Amino acid sequence: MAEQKKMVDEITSMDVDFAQWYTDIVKKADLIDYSSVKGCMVIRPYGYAIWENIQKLLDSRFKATGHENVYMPMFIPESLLEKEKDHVEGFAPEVAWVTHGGNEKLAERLCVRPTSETLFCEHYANIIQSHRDLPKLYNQWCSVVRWEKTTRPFLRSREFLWQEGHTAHATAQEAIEETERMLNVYADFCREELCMPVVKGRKTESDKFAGAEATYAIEALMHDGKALQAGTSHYFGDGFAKAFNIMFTDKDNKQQYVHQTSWGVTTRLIGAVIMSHGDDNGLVLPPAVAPVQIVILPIAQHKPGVLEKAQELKERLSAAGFRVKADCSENSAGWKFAEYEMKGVPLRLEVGPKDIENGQCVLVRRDNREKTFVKFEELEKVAKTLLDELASSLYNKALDNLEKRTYSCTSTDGIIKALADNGDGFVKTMWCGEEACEDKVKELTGVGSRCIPFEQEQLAENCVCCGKKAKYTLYWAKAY
RNA sequence: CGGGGUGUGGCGAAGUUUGGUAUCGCGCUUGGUUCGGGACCAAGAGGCCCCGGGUUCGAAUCCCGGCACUCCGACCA
Repeated sequence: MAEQKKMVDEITSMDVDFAQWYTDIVKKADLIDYSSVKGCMVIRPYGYAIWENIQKLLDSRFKATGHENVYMPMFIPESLLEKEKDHVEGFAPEVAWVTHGGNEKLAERLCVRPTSETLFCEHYANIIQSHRDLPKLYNQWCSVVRWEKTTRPFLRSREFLWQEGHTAHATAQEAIEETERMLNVYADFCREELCMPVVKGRKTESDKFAGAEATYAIEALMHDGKALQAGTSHYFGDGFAKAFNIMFTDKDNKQQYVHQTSWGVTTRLIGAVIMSHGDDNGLVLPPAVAPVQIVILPIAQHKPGVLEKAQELKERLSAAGFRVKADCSENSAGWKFAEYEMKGVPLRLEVGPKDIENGQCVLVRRDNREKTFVKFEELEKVAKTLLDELASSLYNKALDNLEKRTYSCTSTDGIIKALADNGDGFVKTMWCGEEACEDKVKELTGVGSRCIPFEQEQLAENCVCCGKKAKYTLYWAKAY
């Protein structure tokens, strides 16, 4: 690996202050700007382009699994929100209310959607009559509002962009399969496109979605050893169906309640990418979602033929399907190097007079700064190879971080010691299933339960906390 | 929601203790020389000192109230 010398002194080093490093990156890579409302951010073109790529890739996975996009209203009447008791209790503390239209006070106040279960339920009750109407596999891309107390760009904002899938099925079995299917879609997307390994599992009772029978989640581990929930998928059983009276006539002419699911990912994924792959020089973007995959930098661009060559290479790479940009501005070469490293562009192409003489150019990988001299005729092929190698290298590095920072413990003292010796990370232990132990471990060690992983292991006989017979393997971590 | 820190041209800061003409670096504009790791010279432009009250002959500076950002906790995608 080429020497990783720090060229940009405007970014706080990760090791000095991880939180500040994160904030520096979102600002200096031009991802966001702050607005005058707390917790509401301007997503700038470069940041939004990442989201558009995420949308495109996920949307095609949703379509491939039979889902259709719809759009629901952004306002929910209070009476509608209140129909499902657990649901309203879960969300009430963080909803924003509209009380006036113009100067008139509204007869009933309207909540700005924090999530759209109730709207989908109301609609499903209207349009589902027969088993022939099922399943309903809907998704919507929109923003939602949750009046958070503590906010951070991408990780926790008061308004955020997301997608929410809402499905209705004839049987519990089908709905459970859907819940699992979509969790897997998320996990595959994270692995294959974001180069980010995740732990799949079920949330504990205390941590599950308001109104759900079961909540599943994918948990990723950031570079500082903190966990980030990257996506969730909920199984509702027929609880919402009963609250909203969503019924269909089955083949035997009997009235049945539907079984439902919902699932979502948010712009938080951008935060996850930053904290999984970024380094002290800035962002490092996985090629699949990078707005610019290859940036072409002409060297000594006033010399005859250089700009023309840069333009020619740009056209060739575009034609080959790469997202490519040529920066022919008057900024110095060194400035451009630093700029595009800050922005996480996966590959940099340098082309100067000496290269042109030799019929070649230079490709430099963002993650390790490795240089490859490439004959012009082999450019497309080598660029493809290097992007693929970079992607798998990002994944392997993130996986290595996750594995190195996953500690198996059998006592709360063991947890404290593991974290103190090795730094934050996932802790896996056995657990009796009682909420009291969840709370106590959090109080004693500082880590909270993340999920009951699908891959259960027999690490010990007894609960890490109370010592009673254990039921589950459980992942714990400090979390965002 | 509790505790700390911050708010001064686009960005980063000095000035605030002890009230008295608004400072510096970077960036920006124009012209020229440069360009393989954040180039250089010259000439310019750019400020409700976060907002609202108050004290004062006079407030970036003192007092009261608010807002935002940020960090550390508690709660949550």
